[in-house]
Amino acid sequence: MAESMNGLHRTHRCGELNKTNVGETVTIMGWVQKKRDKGGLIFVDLRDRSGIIQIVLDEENHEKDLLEKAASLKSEYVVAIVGTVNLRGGAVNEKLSTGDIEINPSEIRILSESETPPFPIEENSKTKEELRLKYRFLDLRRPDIQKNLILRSKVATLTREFLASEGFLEIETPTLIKSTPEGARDYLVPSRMRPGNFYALPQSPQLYKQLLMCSGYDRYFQLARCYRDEDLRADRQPEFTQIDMELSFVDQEDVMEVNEKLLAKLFDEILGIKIELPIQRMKWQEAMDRFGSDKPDTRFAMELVDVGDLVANSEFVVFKSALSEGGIVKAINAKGEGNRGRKQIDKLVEFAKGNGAKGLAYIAIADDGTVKSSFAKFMSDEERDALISRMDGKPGDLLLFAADKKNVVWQVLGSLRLEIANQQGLLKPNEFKFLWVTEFPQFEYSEEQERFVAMHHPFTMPFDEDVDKLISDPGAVRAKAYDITLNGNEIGGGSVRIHQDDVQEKMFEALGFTKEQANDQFGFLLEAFKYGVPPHAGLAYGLDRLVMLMAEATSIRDVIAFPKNKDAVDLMSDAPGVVDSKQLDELGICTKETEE
RNA sequence: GGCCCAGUGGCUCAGUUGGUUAGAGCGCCGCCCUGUCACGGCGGAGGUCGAGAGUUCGAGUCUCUUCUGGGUCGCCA
Repeated sequence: MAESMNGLHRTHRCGELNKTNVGETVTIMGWVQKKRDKGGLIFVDLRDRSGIIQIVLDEENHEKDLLEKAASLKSEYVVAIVGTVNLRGGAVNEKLSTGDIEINPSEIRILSESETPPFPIEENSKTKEELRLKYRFLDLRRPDIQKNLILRSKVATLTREFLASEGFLEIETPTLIKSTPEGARDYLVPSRMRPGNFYALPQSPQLYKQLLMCSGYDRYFQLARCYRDEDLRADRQPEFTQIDMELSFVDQEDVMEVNEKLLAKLFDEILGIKIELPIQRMKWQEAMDRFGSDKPDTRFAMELVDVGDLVANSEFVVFKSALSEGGIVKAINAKGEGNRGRKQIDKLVEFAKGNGAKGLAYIAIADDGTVKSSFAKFMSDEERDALISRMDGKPGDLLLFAADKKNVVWQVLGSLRLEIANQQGLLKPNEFKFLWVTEFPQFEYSEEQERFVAMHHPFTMPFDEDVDKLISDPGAVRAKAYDITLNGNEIGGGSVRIHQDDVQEKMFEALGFTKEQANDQFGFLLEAFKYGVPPHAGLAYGLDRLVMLMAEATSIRDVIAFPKNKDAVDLMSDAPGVVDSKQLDELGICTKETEE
């Protein structure tokens, strides 16, 4: 029994009305948030994406038919209201932006009825995410998700405006491209025209944007959808959006400068937050040494301190053997945690083990100065006091020591400092600390592949003075790569690219590519490099992650309209799903059952 | 692939050492109510505790398996 909206035109959104509209006749349309039926007096809250406004009817001023119609309204009915805006006769609602006005309706049309929704449509939902994702179309009605998507839209719009004003061209690149096995797993798309052949969905527009530089489009950007077939996290989705850009005739400084201006504009105009420029910079090595992470959260200290020299001669085998095997011993001082009981410390030890530690040594200093240590019997008081002094240990402090290969120590203490800071409430989402991390290593050694692999990608320019070490000492080569981090999250990364074919050839050689392999995968780029390449550099942001942080959301899913769950399944549409055997035949594809 | 957490009416949760008809708030349904806005009052319906197996005289509660969801390590150039 839905009614037509014929003849009606919406004049305002609910939340757009205010005192200046008093006396006007308006037409509003939206969803019934709540009805409060007092008998002879009925209130209806009408909601759209702008907010909520109250409709009021009573027996003195309204026909019986209209009252009955209002009384029949239920949650989530879609209605059109024609009425006049009045100042509230009764109490003003301070919590509502429209709390001092209300609508006196002359007409109510029920445009659509609704079943009772499976969960309440309200802010700060406590509903399990599983259900919210299954009914995403209802979840998206909630004001906090709407606020996030509106914020996201503003970020996209402002980014376009800003980059256009800086001379960037928005150019789209293909999403059916050639698969390249380097890096993340590709999502593959079978070709019907060439059975047995596959496209890949892009992990990023990397090669295409470099080709655009070769072609003279000297400042390019794109809001590019990207795909990676890897396991998910709270801040990782299989498809995500990059703000991708590339610039010609520039070096690292130019890229950083324009991006600092972009970030400053976004945070100022959207959040009203002034970012102090220039943004702080830190070399990768320093970030690892001090924070155990290449994306340090600098909202708090608790830095890693090397104590290897103090324990080199101790009797504690754990420390000694780690050092003798080329490892390191480092510690953090968890201020104010020294009174933790054994169980509470054990929890931290378990946490450390979960991050790859074999164990975690500690010195706990109680408020009264009593010192407890897990390795007291292996160490003289002098050695212990030297450690406390190095760590600036005061009563009430807990010193945590990790000894292992440096990668393990970084991971263990880096994650431990975040865990403790989180427990102490130091990770304030409304405090924004940016940091550039620079001078990444060009390569990292892959245990799995038993070779060096590119830390960034194979087109990243090495430091000029390191080029001759590409083959002889790849582990020592630094790359002109840079990440922009925010509160311990990598929100973007980029690099100066190689534009000389001899350097590029050396790079492939260092990565163990034969000429044939390089040509097979990247031939079109190498070919392009023969015809005049401008020096170029670029950067790409994870838009979802950036918006997540701006929105102070804890999951990337809260800023994506239709996200997938952690197994890359869309709980609403149930994708991915099996397809018709006819479709597979056409593509020349057989699937095989995998046995358990 | 590993580890951790959760799964009890539509929603969010409680359920003591395993012990008779499994509770609450919200929502829903009915009646009443002229200034509510977390409206109020009275009444009502609704679950066999994710699934399976086991231990036991007896399992929401213990054990195992499994499914679903979340977090995380590996992975993510």
